[in-house]
Amino acid sequence: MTRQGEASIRLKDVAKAAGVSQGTASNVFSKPEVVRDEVREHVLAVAKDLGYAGPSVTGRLLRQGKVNAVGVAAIEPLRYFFEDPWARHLMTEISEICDARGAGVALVSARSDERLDWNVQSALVDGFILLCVEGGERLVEITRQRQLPFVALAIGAAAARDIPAIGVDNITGARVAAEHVIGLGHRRLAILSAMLSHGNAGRVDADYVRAATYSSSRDRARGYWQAMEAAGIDRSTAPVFETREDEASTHAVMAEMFAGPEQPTAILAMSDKIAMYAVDWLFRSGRTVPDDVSVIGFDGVPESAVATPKLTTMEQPMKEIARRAVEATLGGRQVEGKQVLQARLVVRETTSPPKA
Amino acid sequence: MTRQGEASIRLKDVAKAAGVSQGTASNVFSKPEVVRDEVREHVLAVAKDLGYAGPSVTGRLLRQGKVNAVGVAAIEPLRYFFEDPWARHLMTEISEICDARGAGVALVSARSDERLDWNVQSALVDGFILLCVEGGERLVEITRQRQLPFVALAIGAAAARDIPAIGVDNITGARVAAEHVIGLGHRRLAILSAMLSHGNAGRVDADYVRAATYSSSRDRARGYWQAMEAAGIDRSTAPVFETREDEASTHAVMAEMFAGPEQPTAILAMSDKIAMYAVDWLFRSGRTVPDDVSVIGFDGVPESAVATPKLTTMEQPMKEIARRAVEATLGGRQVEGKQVLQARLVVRETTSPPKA
DNA sequence: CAGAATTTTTGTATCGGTTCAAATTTCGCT
DNA sequence: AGCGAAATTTGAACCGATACAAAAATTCTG
Repeated sequence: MTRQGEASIRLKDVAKAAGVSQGTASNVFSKPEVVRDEVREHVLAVAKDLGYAGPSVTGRLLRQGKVNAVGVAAIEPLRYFFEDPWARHLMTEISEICDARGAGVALVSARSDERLDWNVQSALVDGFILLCVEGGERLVEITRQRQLPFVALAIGAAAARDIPAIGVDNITGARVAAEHVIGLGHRRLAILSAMLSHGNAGRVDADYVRAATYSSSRDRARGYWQAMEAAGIDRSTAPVFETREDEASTHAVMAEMFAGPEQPTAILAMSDKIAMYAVDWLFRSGRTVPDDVSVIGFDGVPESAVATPKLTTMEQPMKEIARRAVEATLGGRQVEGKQVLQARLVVRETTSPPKA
Repeated sequence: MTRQGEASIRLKDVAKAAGVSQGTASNVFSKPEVVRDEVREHVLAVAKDLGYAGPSVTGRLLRQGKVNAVGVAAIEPLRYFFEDPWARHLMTEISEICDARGAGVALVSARSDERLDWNVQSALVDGFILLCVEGGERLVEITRQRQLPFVALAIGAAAARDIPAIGVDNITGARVAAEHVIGLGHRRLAILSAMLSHGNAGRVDADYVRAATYSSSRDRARGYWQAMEAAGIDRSTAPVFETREDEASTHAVMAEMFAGPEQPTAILAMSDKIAMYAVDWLFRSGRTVPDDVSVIGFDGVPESAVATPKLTTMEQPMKEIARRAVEATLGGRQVEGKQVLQARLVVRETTSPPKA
């Protein structure tokens, strides 16, 4: 038959039609082993005949309380999760882990301020993983109100406040990156920066960097400078160029970088994304990488390994970050304070000793 | 204060503490405009003081019934959504639309058969968008049982059965692609195929293609052949090479393709992904694209527009597909039968007249 | 075969809100 | 002050399941 009437069928209806109590009917679906085979089959048959869609998730949920899903929220439109290489890399690892635990992944957008509240408050998840917390105090605040476990990723300033967070050591990572190119013999460096404050692009000075809103960018700059200082290179000889982390602004800034007489032989890029835009620009401008200019990125996104040439970069331990983040949100063990992991230097094809 | 006792605070507790009825307390949160300012503020204050986390989503849900989220399911591990270019493109558009409607996106994995049931049955969504339905009869079956609106994408064989589906016209699309290169003067073509049956890679014959499991691949081959026939080219002169849609098998198959004496001057690739692997292989083998060999892809993924050289391809109307899919699952208007859209030829840099 | 032990089944409380008709209060006017 | 209309508030029903203690049925022991 498999007919359904106007109103949708409830467990209660099935129980009544099968002549058993609602408790038994419930067991047929959620603990089949506890009910007698004969009865189970009968109830199942009746259910099918009635067109019962199975226990409503909501009803079950209400009683049990566990959704078995993590929410991932970013102060970005949802498409960010699929477009940005870093986010994508992270999401790949997060979903891999959730998959293994049989948990779901829900994407929550925190794009507009008005909807942010609602989206976070109404997301059906057991906990949150927050991205891009720089400038996202509001997101953290609202998430905290929800009183579910959460953990912030890609933090920086979060360190000071008591926000559970997992991130990489940007200062050390950047230092190692700079040490690598300096070790190859480079002396004329340039820093290609991710966003420092809002929406600017172009050459900036040290004071501006120190006053940056985005602490991860600031920390990376700091790391680069530390390595230069240790090698006796005057940091003022290494100009800092801020990008908006898109192709247009990066290319514009590259043109600026190579317009003057003092051109760098190595570029320290704060993300693989802009590093790859830079390599692209260099290639189009007739320069070869790494022969004319070396480039080192940061993040270790999958694309960096398949690009042509393959990008030398500082690889973030994404698997580990994802594992801990999911564990913290689903496993109940809330992260205490800030956990800092180290990035790893991966030497590939975009760095070599300078020509001269 | 903001203390919370052992048990978590419920709306009822807040109401009692504030000395109002539960109904009023509920209104304070869900229909603030209906309650007197004075009362509202008082209740809010009490709630804050008690550390109330706001109305539980589950409770609300149970009464209202709408989750306001779409579930996207594929017979693939969850990481597929972030790794495969086509899936990523689709997800980008889907999330864009959901974002605009203020809806959430839940990823549900249908990786293993055992968990598939559970994942689909327990996903908290208002409807499903199904990917990769080829060979996914089971997924469709289980989704149907859930009795929520759903729509299948990237179908093919689905057409015959009464599954609501949205897809592109693979035959026509492929025909247009082949007509393009034939129109440029190419006569020696080769077909680089996506999966036809399970897990094989290498040259295959026409009978094998006709018996393919994956109907979208079969249809594309059919389209290519139609164009050849119309142009008076014997289809048997165009070998078909099946790949596993990964880099390794595509490169292996390319080596096979260019091993003999009769080498093609144009390659008809069934997806941008393998087309780009092919271009990559050609480049590494010392050939230039499109001067030595032309390549045309299929799908129109974002990467195809930024690759070097930019890929000529058949672009699927992803925005429209996503719009309709979301509309069908959230908007209540269930898709009737199969909706077929047309792919659009986008000529870029990988096709040109043959050298000779 | 009585009585104990075990397996099934039942009935009802509970999860945490929203809804809506009815009751109450407040307000505007004469 | 008196009265009807409008604005608020109340209280109980309800959403759809699961949990659990108690009751009933069945099986096992000596």
